[in-house]
Amino acid sequence: MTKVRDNGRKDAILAIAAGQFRRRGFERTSVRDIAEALGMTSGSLFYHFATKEELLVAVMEGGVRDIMQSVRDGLAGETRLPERLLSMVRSHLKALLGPRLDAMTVLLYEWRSLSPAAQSRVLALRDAYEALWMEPINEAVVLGLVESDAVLVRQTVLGALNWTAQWYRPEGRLDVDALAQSMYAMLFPRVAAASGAKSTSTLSGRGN
Amino acid sequence: MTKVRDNGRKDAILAIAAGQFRRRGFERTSVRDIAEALGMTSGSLFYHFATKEELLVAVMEGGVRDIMQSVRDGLAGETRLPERLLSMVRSHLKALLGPRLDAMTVLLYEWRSLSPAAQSRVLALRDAYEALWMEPINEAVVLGLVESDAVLVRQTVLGALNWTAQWYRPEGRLDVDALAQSMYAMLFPRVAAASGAKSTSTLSGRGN
DNA sequence: GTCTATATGCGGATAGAC
DNA sequence: GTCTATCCGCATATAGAC
Repeated sequence: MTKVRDNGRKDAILAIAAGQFRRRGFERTSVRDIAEALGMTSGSLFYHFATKEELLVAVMEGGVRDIMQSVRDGLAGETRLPERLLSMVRSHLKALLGPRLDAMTVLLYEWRSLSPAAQSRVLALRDAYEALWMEPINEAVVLGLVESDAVLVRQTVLGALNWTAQWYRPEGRLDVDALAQSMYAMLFPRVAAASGAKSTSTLSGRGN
Repeated sequence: MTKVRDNGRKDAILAIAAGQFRRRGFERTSVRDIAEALGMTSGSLFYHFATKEELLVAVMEGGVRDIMQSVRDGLAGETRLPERLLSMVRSHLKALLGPRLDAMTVLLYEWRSLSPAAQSRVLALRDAYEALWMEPINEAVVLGLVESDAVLVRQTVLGALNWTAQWYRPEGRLDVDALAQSMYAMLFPRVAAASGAKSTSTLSGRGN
């Protein structure tokens, strides 16, 4: 069964476009390139999307929608803080490095190609996603398990996670689950330790 | 002390180009834009640089040279591991977010605009810089103060640091020194704890 | 070293037939 | 929905005068 909203042609166009935008960048990709990869001519593309920018925006909006969905789904049923944070790290990495890699990478690295108007719309969506992280991080702050500056924690965590798109190779030794586990342990060491599991270390120094 | 190599005109071109490449991206910036900002015409630019790509490569090579210099200078005289790691974090952030912001951001985010040949040359330089981090991180691994996978630690740390270019605003509440201190404490908590020094949260009244 | 003028090609986008 | 044909502007890069 296909998804409810199966726009067929449009989705196929978006998938191809996302791949090309990621690999070659937005402005180095011509609409002729995309059309050719789809077996059509550039004139036909403009029947589906009025402008090239509209195509980029659609790719990005799909990316945000997917990662929010992924993180929310993973969170369902998790109530304890350590599991929730681990789940978010895992869902984020799976969305970023899995089948959605193209759209997610475009979202993260091509937003400067947008006109100012489109930029604020897309950045607003990104902000909404990032806001999902504030609740558990704030909880960790209250519990004294991370630095007191919750926003800085979020930027640091998301920076480390998002950067994986620049170096992670699926053929490598680490699969995404193992990567998620390791990065979680690095980025939230005191939360992981508090969960009772033996984390990387002894509870060093003062418990804080 | 002014630099020995003051090519004057060429340096001025590179500075302008770096700024435009950062703000508007490589392909959205035309050589006419750059020339106009310098008070010349596009024909004149090609007297100094044979191609637009040559300009990009020169900006990037300058960026790597500067950050390597900055990190090496900061390291001079530091012998203990905590001070060395803190120094590297600070130097990296200062190079990235300070007066070299333009070239550094271009280096990090515009390398896909390079031809394959130029790409491998520039990425080789980046690798050389990243290799600087392996020695202290390996030492921390041996001491059991970070995760055992030194490469993953490096990618995580550099990812978090490099991402600051996407969100840090100098007008904000945090200056670069304070940011460095906080990120160091987050990314190397057990090294920081082992140093016996103050942890970030409690001592805030100071610097500013 | 900088200018003017220009070659040359590719880009996004449109019109209208089928 | 897709095609062909085309408009038109802008981009890199060059030639040659000053």
